[in-house]
Amino acid sequence: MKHEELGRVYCSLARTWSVIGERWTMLIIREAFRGTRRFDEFQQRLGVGRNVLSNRLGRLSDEGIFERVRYQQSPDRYEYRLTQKGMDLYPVLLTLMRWGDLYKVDDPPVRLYHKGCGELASPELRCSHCGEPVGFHSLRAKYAPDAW
Amino acid sequence: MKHEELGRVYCSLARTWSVIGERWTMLIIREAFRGTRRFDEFQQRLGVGRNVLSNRLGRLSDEGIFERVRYQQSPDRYEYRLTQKGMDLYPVLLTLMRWGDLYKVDDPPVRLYHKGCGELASPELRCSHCGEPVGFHSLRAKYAPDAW
DNA sequence: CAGTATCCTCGAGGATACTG
DNA sequence: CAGTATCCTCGAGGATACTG
Repeated sequence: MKHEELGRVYCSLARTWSVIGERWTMLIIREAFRGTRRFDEFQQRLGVGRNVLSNRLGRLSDEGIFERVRYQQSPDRYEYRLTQKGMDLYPVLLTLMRWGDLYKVDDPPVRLYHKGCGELASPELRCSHCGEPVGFHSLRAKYAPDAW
Repeated sequence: MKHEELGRVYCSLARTWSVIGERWTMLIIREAFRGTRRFDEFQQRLGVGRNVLSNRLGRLSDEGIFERVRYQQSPDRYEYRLTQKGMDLYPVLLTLMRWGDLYKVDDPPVRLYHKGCGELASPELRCSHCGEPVGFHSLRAKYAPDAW
């Protein structure tokens, strides 16, 4: 199965993967959350090839994850801003980061503070209905008959 | 930067990505959560090449995400079970799935019910300290000086 | 069954020069 | 600056035969 074909399978995970599952994509999105918006900034901070970056920014814009916004005229210059759809990848970024915090580093390179309560935040998944923490063992998965 | 080098950068996301950021890895892990444990089951359900599967299962076992458990003697046969470290990838899987539910499919192929309250669960990230939902806008990130 | 071995293809990614 | 174009490398992945 080719990378692109993942997007046509009836599985939400596989389809998401077809969008963000290449080496640089998630790192580019991470940079965007950090505030990076312009081509050369992305290029320098990540050290990614210009052709690859160009391709990814284009594809992510087509996908609706980035919006190209003109910030200057003649010559026209554009910057890349996360859309709501892009912002909605934040939970993915966060859970990836937290697993790494737990298993891949000694000290977390990034600490998150919850503006609401002021505390060091350890975001965790909870049931939106009852508010209890949820994990694999507390959830029952029901597959559609034609799920992949 | 090569894929493997991502694991040496001081960034939890990049290091996590160096473990699970290849095309098949996350899908193999997803299958494992679904209950799949044996080589040929993985191979048939995913349609992944045997050599690739062999390589991934080996690497994920070395990494401590799978544990090889002998289930038969002469000839010895092993199956692959998620360890706690592997189970801890569930939040990643779940957030990837939910983004896909939201943007990439009409009907979610998998529905999750919370055993605790019985309701259809929409897991969301909340502050483990105060229990409030958290997102990009309600968190303040503090980077270590040598963070990538 | 659960792999290993072999051979092949293709595309992701790197390096670099060039352009408006 | 923000890209595009070109050329190259390398490795991920596919197909398939083989083994204990």
